[in-house]
Amino acid sequence: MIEWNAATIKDFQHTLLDWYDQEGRDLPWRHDHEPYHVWVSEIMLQQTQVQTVIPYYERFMDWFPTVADLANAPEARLLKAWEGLGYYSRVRNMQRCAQQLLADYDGQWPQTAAGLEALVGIGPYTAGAIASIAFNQPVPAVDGNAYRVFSRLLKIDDDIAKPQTRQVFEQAITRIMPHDRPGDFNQAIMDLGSSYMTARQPDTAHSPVKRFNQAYLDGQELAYPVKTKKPRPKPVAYVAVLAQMGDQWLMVQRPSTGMLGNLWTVPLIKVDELDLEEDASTADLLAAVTAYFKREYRLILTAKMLKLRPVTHTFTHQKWTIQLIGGQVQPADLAYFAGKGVLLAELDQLPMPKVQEKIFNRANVH
DNA sequence: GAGCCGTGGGG
DNA sequence: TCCCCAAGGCT
Repeated sequence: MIEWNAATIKDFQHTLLDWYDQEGRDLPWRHDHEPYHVWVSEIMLQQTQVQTVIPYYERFMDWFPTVADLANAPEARLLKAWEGLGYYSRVRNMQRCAQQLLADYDGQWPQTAAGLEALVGIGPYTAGAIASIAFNQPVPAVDGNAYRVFSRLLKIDDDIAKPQTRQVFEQAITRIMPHDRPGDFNQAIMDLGSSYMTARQPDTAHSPVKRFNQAYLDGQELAYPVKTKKPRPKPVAYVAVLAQMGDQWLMVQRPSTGMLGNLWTVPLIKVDELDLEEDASTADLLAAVTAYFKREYRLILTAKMLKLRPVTHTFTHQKWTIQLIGGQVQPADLAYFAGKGVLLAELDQLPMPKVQEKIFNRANVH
């Protein structure tokens, strides 16, 4: 068994940081330690891979170079910058945080993890990352990489799906991390976790820290980390109504709470909410959709079933199957309609989720 | 504490 | 097709 005494810890720190100095990745947000840059990158990287984030980060810095630019941006522009990244509340919380910084903090970032965690959208991981990288505070940044790396090194078998496990890792990492280069240490762990110490196919034989990896030395690497699995996505049936009013498409904005908050789609109706009988026919479905339009929007819809394969889209815990309906509405007063008519050429100005892109593609709307 | 909240990639 | 994973936070 590896004994993590003071000498081992020093050895590990130097081995890891020497490797990081040689092999650490050159990423756009590592060009300086500006808290704004660190913050934006960390929020984007939540549950999202580096290669996905890079182009989004570059464009975001182009559009919103400072905290003030972000605080004052129109929300549609903000969501457009985030379109396709997912977890859209992240960017709305970022704007709230930016406004909070300007209003209540005189534009000055708190420099401690506890102070940062008080801000909207910044949890324990992101607070640790910003505090260590931007402000040189010796605090851990416990993300999926840190869980994986240290569970293997130290053979910690607490379930990382449980919130209470975080403190076990925070204590262990706090004891091991150096006080002179905490930000580099935390980032080195992330680079390690995404290269040699991946979840599925680790290459520990070539890892710079393999001699510190107790799970590897015991041939039990793939048993770590211990994590209970999540339930499968629940199937949900929808109809999407591709309705034209003259040369405009009817688009609705989703509510600010819940899935895909404030993004735009064609009217999406949960089939459950149409109160259909079990043996309902296609005609029954179309009649129910027409009634829905009249009731909810005060619009007269002429609907027809589109002979297209349903669109399927899987979210973290819902799997949508979406039957497509085409139709036209009579030119009308849209006062009761929770959306607007949009010309085809203007559609790309609305922030839309991926599922909407799939719907338009299936219906050949371009 | 458990459920909610997106998307892309790999096996 | 399905499952799991990827720099989590909020309620």
